[in-house]
Amino acid sequence: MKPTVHDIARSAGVSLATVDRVLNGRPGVRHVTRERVEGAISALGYVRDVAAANLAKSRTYSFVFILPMNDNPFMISLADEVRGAIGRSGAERTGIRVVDVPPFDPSALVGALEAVLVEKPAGIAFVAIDTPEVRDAVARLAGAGIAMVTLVSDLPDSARDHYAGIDNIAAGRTAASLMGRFLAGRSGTVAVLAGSMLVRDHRERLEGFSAVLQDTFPDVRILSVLEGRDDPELAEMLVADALRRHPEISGIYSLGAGNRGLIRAVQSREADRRPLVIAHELTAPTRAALTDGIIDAVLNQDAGHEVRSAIRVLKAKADGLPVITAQERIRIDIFLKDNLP
Amino acid sequence: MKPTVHDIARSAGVSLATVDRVLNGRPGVRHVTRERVEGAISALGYVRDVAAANLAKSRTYSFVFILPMNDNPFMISLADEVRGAIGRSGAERTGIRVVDVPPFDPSALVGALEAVLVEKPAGIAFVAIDTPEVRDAVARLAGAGIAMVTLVSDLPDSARDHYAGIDNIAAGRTAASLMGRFLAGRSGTVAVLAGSMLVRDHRERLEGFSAVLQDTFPDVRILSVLEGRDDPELAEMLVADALRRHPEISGIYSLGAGNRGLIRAVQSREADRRPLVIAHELTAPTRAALTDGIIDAVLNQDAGHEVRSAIRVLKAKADGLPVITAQERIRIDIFLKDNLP
DNA sequence: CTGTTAGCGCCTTCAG
DNA sequence: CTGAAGGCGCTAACAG
Repeated sequence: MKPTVHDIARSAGVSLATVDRVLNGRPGVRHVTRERVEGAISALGYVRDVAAANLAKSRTYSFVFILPMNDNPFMISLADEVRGAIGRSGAERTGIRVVDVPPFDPSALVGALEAVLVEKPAGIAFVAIDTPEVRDAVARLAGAGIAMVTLVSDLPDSARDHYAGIDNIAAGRTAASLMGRFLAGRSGTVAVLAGSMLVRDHRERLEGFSAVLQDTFPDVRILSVLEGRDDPELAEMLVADALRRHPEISGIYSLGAGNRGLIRAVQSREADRRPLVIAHELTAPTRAALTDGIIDAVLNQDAGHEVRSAIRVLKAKADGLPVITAQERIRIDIFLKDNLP
Repeated sequence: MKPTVHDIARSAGVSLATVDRVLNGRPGVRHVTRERVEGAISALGYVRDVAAANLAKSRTYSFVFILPMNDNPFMISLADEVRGAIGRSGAERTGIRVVDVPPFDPSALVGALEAVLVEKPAGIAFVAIDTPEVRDAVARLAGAGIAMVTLVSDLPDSARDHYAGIDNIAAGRTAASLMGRFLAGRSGTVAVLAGSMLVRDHRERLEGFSAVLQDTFPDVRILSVLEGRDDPELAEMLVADALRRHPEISGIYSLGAGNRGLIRAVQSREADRRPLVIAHELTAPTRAALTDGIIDAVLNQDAGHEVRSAIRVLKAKADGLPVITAQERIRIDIFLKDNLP
């Protein structure tokens, strides 16, 4: 039989309340008593029943998700997944609130973080923007004991507890490997379409992509990056223009959003003169394009997994519990038309 | 405030015990009373607190994992993951027992299932073998109300509740796509190394692989399948022999285990005459070979995910609860040397 | 500083 | 057929 608080109380010769105080690190226990209790705890191999504890506390984990009001399909699906989690709140003892912020706006993000700090939730998940102000705000929240998880885009060397997102450098490297191998033979020129070089994940993807092309496929040349601001219209213009001016383009790596525009631009060429295309995020348009052969491969991060993982980790961190790291690693999914889910 | 049993008892004008009887479909409630209670339940939108219920029942889910005593790295890692889950049993209210059976042996599997039936666990996870006897045994267990999940290899059209594994046809198709594209240009002959064509997952992979090669890469020829029985020694011999007799082989698809032998055979050729290699399961040997450029791509199923998923699903099925299907879909991971975890 | 007592939401005897 | 009372493992007042 698993030992309970009663067992350790009896074994240590104290009352339940004292055991509880020790277990939860609350003050008001003499040093010797505390040690006696701790002795009993480890002697009996006691592990607290989190479910029972939460029941007694009638605890519900209050979490806030700060999401950019970005209307691209990926961010929409991310928001959908958060809504799904809100729907499961009853069963999961969570109370989740969503705060929208304008995209790519560090001070708005800082403002949102500060505002959330006031209500002292148990945890916050947010899509980070990599600036010193944001880092400072994060430090303040950490000081207030709020668990924090960055979502999709990380904030390294900050006080956040965990990052729920993919390794973007590896993603870029993977894209380059696929590109290089798919081009096999066709020596080529490759165009890169990004959202903005101000965002960390886009920068990292480009970095990984360039590195592998240089090292492993030196015959492939990269054109200067097109910044489409994740805007389909702009992306379409930029890509169409590039294809016109560089007819030798044999591949395009789209490392941000705005893929609808890219797809239109590629589609408007004759079928046998279309470049190889590798894009990010499996959404309705990229899925269709993959099926139709307009896009050759899609790298994806599973928004559902990211959200569920963020919640699991926030819970664990809020309770000071360990996480199953392998379970929380967000994979770089590679989709060809053959392994679409 | 979420409604509790007290609320619905009061609202229906009955006692807690009666509410409980209705909730759990137990007998001893007059029809009218039952309807009154059910009315209150749906009127208040009551949802039962599973954690509290489990606490009251001091329930622990008893599960049995039936695993083949197969000494290949993948099966070993699967067993490791089950052991990991056993380690978390305390926190997860599970009691998991492992039963070993000889591999590829339908009657041994049936025997194990029958033996397990006696102890009436809440659920069973097992690596299926696709024969009528096994199907019959599964039907009997289902009759006894035991939840069942097939692991890694499925048993379609049977009474099992769920399959925790990848879509093997899609995996084969994906392998073919990668093979065809990586070969781009080099018209080629491809060898296939399987474990045994008696196992469903191997058959399905081959089926998907052949289909895509025929449809999309008609210039690529497939040699007759090498059956390595997942044995490294035999696999090495077969592959070495094939390479000797068919110097034109430009690619090898290894869809089973026994990759250590395959790797040795390939490695013993001069570097510039090595075929393209696509294999299954990321294990120590395949990982090393991927890093060294001996293997070009690895398709993988995440054993940890499969085990955790099986447990979540068994719990849900044992309680008659729904599952988050997206969360339980086991992905076909594609690893290149660039996105190794 | 320490102990007693009464729940959290649900289930399970045991009476009636 | 129905209800009252006690308990699962833990926490939270409130007394001492």
